[in-house]
Amino acid sequence: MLKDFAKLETFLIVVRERSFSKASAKLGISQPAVTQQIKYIEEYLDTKIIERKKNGVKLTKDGEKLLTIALRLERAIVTAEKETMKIIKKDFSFNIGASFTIGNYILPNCLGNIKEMIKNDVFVKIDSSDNIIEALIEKKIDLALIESPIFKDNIVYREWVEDEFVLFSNSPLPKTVKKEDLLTFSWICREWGSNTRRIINETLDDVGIDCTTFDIKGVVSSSTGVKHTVLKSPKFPEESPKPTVAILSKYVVQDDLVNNSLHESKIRGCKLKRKLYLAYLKDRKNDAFVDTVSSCLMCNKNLG
DNA sequence: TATGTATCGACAACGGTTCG
DNA sequence: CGAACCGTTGTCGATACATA
Repeated sequence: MLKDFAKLETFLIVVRERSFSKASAKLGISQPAVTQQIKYIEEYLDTKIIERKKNGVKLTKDGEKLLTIALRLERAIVTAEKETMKIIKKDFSFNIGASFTIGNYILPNCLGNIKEMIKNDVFVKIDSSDNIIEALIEKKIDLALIESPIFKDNIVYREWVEDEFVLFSNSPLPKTVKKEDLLTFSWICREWGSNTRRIINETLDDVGIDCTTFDIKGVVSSSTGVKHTVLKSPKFPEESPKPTVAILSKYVVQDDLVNNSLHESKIRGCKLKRKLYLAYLKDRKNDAFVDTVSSCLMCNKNLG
């Protein structure tokens, strides 16, 4: 069983995600498949390794023991993978397709790692999620990083990282604001039809906030454009009677929040979250480069 | 009672092996 | 070589079960 690391990898993801179904989304396989693999391990070891509990899963004593073994194996495999990549002398450039926010704000943090890992150049093509998936099907790119899965056969979608939208302004805001306060701001928005605008609208709608009643000062068709518009707007209270605000991915504004050129506020009782996805063609899941880059991205380090 | 989650069973796709 | 077979691994739909 140890020779077949796939099952132990599933076990590790279940432990990390504390859930069978979340693990299945991370792995890009169905939830019954995860159950089967864990069951296989339990039958093989003739012992229960995971307690299925109400709020997530918990390891048994034997499960803990298996975990330390699996972690040790995982580390060994990662270093072995690095070494085996050196054998492949193929000289080419690996093409990643990414949607705007990912390509501009998240990927730069891990590109170096990926290049180092596969010993080759990496090109990033930035476009809308739809066009990225199109390019993936046409084999113009090797891997896609997108904001929402556009379900197609022969493509594996894996939940990659969780993103959160944050409310921010170029003037200081209270730590938290109430829903009603949103009507007292001047807004800069993405255009209708953008993924960002859609998610924000839907989420706010769910908690009873109608975005169409906002005082919208500007509509800008890119995250970067929205951010810069807010940065350059008149400041509250000196230059404007209302603070100018926008909602964007935390990855877009994190640097500006740290250096205080922008200020964040939380909306009480409202979490604006979304999942970002990694996708590749099913028949390329055994490609050394697709496989290595995916695991490099999935291990989720250096995302800033 | 509605919802989320784990499990079961039937079945399909795929890869490897065997054999003519 | 290719047809037949077999094991593995996955999907889907149904169901059981616990929890809010």
